[in-house]
Amino acid sequence: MLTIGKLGQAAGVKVPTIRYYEQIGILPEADRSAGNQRLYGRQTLERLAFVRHARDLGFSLDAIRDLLSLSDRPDRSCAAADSIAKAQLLAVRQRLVRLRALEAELERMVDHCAHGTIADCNVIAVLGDHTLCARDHDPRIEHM
Amino acid sequence: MLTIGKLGQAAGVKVPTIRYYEQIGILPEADRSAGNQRLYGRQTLERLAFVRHARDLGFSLDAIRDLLSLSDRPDRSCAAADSIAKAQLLAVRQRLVRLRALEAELERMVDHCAHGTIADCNVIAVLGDHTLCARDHDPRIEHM
DNA sequence: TGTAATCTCTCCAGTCGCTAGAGGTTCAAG
DNA sequence: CTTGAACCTCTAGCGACTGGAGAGATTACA
Repeated sequence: MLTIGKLGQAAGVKVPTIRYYEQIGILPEADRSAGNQRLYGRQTLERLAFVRHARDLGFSLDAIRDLLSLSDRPDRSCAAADSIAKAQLLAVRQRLVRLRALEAELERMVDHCAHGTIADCNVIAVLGDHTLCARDHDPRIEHM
Repeated sequence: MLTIGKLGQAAGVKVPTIRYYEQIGILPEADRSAGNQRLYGRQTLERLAFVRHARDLGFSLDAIRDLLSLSDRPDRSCAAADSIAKAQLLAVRQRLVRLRALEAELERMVDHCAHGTIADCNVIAVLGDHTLCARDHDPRIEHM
């Protein structure tokens, strides 16, 4: 049996995060030792590794919840899992398109900087006037 | 003079967001009408458009605060503005590298799906076992 | 002038996925 | 037996908004 610290180390997840996952129902309530400390078996380690990996691939915890409940039903069709993954791939691709546009615009801003004063600074000028932009990076906000 | 709604429309920013920007000091406290409603002039519209554009390019509000205070001092050197923009470009590039790796991995997951049952679903299998991954998408979490 | 529709006001709570801190308990090593 | 690390619960905070309640202001039209 693993304590929460060992589990965290084994799965590459911080201790408070594990407790958080339990709280929001991503992990089941853990067994407890005589002194009320959480104890985990191999199953939970596998589940946590799954969660970790899915998070690394950018899946939301909501999507992961769905994926987990699917993985508990091995006989069902995998169409649902497939479509969650496809949606994620689509989201990643959309972000890529957008980030590439940002990269181009920022590059242009920085490359045209003459290293003079603010008054003739291209960075400030472009920010102040969208029409100075080369291409139309779309006006949705990028969460960084 | 513009009401908050007109200002929002003109700058492409939602009304509560404008009030939020005032609250955290990105925008100055607005003048008020006799009936206590906010009124804005051209200057604030320009400032808000600047903020909006910088947000579109992924700058944090903290960075924008710095950029705004720089743009208020036209005689100073633009080195600081330049370095904020360069840092942003670097951040965007790092995210691009990471997102491209995610894209590749998700593509592989989805393409190998045989559309059978969960038991032999590649999506679920890969998520459950990182060693099935082709390349080493790095284990930092992507905030989407 | 009346009234109805639309805006605007303040304040508070919620989003996502954690992260950090306070203040206390349990456990393993020496 | 003592020290110190790891654990416990609970609460609040991050960024950048977003949404709702309930009340007041303004505008359009009859």
